[in-house]
Amino acid sequence: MSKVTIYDISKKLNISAATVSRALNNNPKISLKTRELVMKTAEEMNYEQNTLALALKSGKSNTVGILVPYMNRSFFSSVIRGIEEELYPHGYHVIICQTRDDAKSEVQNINTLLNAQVDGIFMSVSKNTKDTGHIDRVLQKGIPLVFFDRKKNIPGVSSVTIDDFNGAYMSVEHLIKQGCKRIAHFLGDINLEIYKDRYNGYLRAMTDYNLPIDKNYIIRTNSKVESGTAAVKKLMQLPSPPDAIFSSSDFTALGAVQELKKTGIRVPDDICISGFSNESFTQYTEPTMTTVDQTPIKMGKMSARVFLEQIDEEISVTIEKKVVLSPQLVIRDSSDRLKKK
Amino acid sequence: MSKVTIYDISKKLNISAATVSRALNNNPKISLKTRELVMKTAEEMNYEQNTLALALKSGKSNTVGILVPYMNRSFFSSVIRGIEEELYPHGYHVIICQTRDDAKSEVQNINTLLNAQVDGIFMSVSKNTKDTGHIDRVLQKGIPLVFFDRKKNIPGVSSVTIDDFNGAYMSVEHLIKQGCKRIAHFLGDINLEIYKDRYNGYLRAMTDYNLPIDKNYIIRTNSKVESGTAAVKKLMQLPSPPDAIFSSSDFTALGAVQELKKTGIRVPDDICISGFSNESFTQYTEPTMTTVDQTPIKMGKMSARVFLEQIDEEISVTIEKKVVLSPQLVIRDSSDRLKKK
DNA sequence: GAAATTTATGTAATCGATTGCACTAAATTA
DNA sequence: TAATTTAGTGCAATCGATTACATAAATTTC
Repeated sequence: MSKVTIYDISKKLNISAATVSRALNNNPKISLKTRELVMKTAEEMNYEQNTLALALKSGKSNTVGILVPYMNRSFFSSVIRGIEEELYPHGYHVIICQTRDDAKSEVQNINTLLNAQVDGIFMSVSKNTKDTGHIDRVLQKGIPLVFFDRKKNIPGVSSVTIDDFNGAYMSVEHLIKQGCKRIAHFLGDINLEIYKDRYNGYLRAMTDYNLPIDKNYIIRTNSKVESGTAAVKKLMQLPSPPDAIFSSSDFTALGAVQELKKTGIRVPDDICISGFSNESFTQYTEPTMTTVDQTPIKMGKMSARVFLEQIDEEISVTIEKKVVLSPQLVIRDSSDRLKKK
Repeated sequence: MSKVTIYDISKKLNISAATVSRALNNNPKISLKTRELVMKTAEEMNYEQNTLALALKSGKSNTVGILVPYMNRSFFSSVIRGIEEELYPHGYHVIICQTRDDAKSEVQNINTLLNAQVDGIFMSVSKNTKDTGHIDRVLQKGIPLVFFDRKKNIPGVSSVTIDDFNGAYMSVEHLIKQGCKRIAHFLGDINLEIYKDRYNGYLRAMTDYNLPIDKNYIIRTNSKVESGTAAVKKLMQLPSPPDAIFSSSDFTALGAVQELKKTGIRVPDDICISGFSNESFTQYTEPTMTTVDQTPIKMGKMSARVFLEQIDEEISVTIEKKVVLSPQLVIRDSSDRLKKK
């Protein structure tokens, strides 16, 4: 039950602990005979390296922290999986924290991670994060930080995102090709770049296709289902309601669909709807929902790689990498008029 | 950037590091004057305790591991939240691992956690876990282990579960009260107790209400959507198809509903359906789905408390606590015939 | 006022692994 | 053969905090 240490091995073999340590680490200075003997004995005695001691000595905890708004969103949980998969072979494990989109909780969680002496932090900032004091503290300590999806523009900090502008553009273009002309947009929190970009993609697609942009068609939402319900109610009261909605979130898109069905408006026949994120429920809804896949696993893997490259640079050159992945439009029934016919 | 240690403080104040340590830990042996001085200086110098050193010295990492099949299921993510909330004030942080219901991955993850020297492990075993060698290793090391939801019966190991039998019973009883008589059951993997219990609850309710049990109505499923689709196809080919399905999983229930809708069979008018777990998508489906809530947050909090009690017992008495929580039936449209009329 | 307590602090070992430096013995070179 | 190199190993410090034990100073007791 009590732990076997290198001292136990050294005593048993009548050699020094230093030799044992070196043998276990395949130090070439140690003779093959000794090395093999040590290895064998360690095996026999069920020796396991004490990671805490190693961590203290090396100053590396071999742990990274991941900060997400909600870990039970398929997007975020997939990113996490990507990070884990990429980092696992390098001996890292992962502490996951949820902010529940609350700036205070974000600060608190960053403190927890710093306190746990993580070797790096991956984060997707929460919606209402304005102050960046906690982020500055991370940087001051020289701890590698990688933003994914939701980033802040901070010099020297790398990020992995998708091309939200293009994702939005493709989505709106698709709606236009379905014959839609009065396309509304559910705008997310513009404190976050991703929503600004999606908004801009929407605007560009509209102007590129010479469609008028009606201010009344642009509704602020907060990526909750109810918010989509409320938004669509507003839209439907307009003298000329839209014939499509490009939502910046799957959740609000869902709320819209639910409300429309309740009032007897048919999707996609009367109005086309598309969401964003490819949440897993989008394939279960009635109708199934068109959305934009953000390639989360790839995003996670890329983030991990950026991190690994960063710690490889012995000299802490503040290299700043901005990786932008391409999103994938996933066309489903909620917008697919052509297939239906 | 370089860390401030107690030695830095001791040098600055010309006192020993021991005194600094004691002062910071509010040791009453230290005079008030010194204590306050140390506190103030530590504050000024931005001292932060090195948790790795503390961990090495104390042998406690203040980290616990949580092992779940899928962290993006609302049930599991809520349990995790419950555990975190309860443990956070005690200074613990949490490492979350996913097994993706794979026994091999479970073993690997347990190794990772042991290697990270966690102070305790919370786990919900994966479906196909037969061998318990990895669990035994945890126990041999004297690391507190708490099963939640999906447990193995191992002497000396505590668990927090819900009364699955009763949850099933309530569900089936509810279906019977809707006027259903030919009630089918989607059986989960009977390697897991929870599914056995749900099955038994189903059987008991049927016999209590003098309803015949038709073997053809009991279908093995694997809690995937497609599995539900396949199962309901089988059922509908029977000479006398069922008028209700009690599914041991929300996912299979969803698959059933989707397939039924496709073939024009109305839910709940022609057939009532109920699931299990209160996954968040169940409130979004069409119709909304009746299910059983497993009070996951409470389950997480209870698990955490069991763990805390366990480590409080200085003497490692192998106290074994079996906490069983009461599930809640959530009645929604997929089974609610009476409301509809 | 000497002895016995109490209070406050310091010394040094400890947790387990790593590693620069020193050292011995063997091997190579001149 | 003497001098030099090289291979293999040990010594001891280090990472940062804790704590049993020792000790010095202050206080109380009789």
